[in-house]
Amino acid sequence: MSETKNKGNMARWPQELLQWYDVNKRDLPWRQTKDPYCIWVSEIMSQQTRIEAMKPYYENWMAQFPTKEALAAADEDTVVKAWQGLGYYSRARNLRLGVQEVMSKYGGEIPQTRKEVESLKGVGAYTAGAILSVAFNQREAAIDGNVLRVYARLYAVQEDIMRTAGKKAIAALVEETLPYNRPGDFNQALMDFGSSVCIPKVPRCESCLLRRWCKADALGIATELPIRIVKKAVPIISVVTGLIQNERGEYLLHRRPSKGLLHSMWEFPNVEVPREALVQDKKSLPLIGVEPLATYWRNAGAKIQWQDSSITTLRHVFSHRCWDMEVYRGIWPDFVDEKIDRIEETQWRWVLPSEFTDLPWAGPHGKLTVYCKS
DNA sequence: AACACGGGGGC
DNA sequence: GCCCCAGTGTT
Repeated sequence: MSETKNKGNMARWPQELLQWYDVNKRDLPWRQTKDPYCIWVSEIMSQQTRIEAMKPYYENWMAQFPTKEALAAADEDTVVKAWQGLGYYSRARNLRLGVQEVMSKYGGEIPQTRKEVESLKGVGAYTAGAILSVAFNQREAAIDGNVLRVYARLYAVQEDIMRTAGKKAIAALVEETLPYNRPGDFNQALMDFGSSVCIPKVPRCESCLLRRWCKADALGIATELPIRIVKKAVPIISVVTGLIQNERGEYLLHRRPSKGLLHSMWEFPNVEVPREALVQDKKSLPLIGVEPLATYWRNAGAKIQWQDSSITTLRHVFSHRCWDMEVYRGIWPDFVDEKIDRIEETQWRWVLPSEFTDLPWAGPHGKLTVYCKS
């Protein structure tokens, strides 16, 4: 379809929204710049994350990795540590890979076509559109949860927005209504509007500047939209964990695998116990969590002295599972064996509490450090 | 198309 | 407590 044809049919509300944005736009750090690297970082960091939560991370990130060159040169652990607490750690890993790719494949210049930008690690359809429209002023859609919700209501889209049909319907509407002037501002205006007026549960239709154009409101179904499939219940998993200290005051830590949940992050030895498996002696279970060493321990005659009762219990909820953690204290046997000093495999380390802050902690395990004493 | 992948804030 | 957020990658 030709541009000129669309221009004539352009809806009026987008310009209305842009005017609202001029007055009401939030003052965010990355809106002070057009530096595509900064825009890129802000977009990745804000995925599935509330702006207020990520703001301080963004400031810190820019202080630590002010340029894509700095980020490309940083090692992965440093990068993941800077992401600690934000979740979805693949974002950090992929962002680093992405800028490295820009250095190696694009001569240090972030590409400006959707195809190329979208090919960068961690950059999908949404982020590509955001970078192209905000940093490079291209008329590209950036469809996220806010946009899906706003359009579902404005045009009373009844299809499930989590499904292909719903997404396609809204993508067509966005393409139709995306203004030719200030596309980047428009995309950001949709975000601000979606997070302050057209909010998820109870939209603020009384004070909505777009109410005149809202089909869902006209039909009285604004609160019913958007339609989205219900997600299934998350499995609950018992996790028995041991804080095992040796006579030097060090704690035994384990580095999680480089793939999967909380990849490459540090944790205390633990074992996941299926709900069904009722075990009498729970304190022996963390031993199973250190399977690779268990044989060696037994050969060495090691017997961890476990404290009778658990130090604490805590529940940690992820998006797709839930850990019910039970934590026990254990003392590494006080006998001399040189081999014990040689736990040098990268997955296992004896670490002093004073060094804990340097580590990227696997979620709830970071909270357990308060129970460690030097 | 379905699922894996964190954590926190709003209500 | 529940919802869901400036999504992407893998299977």
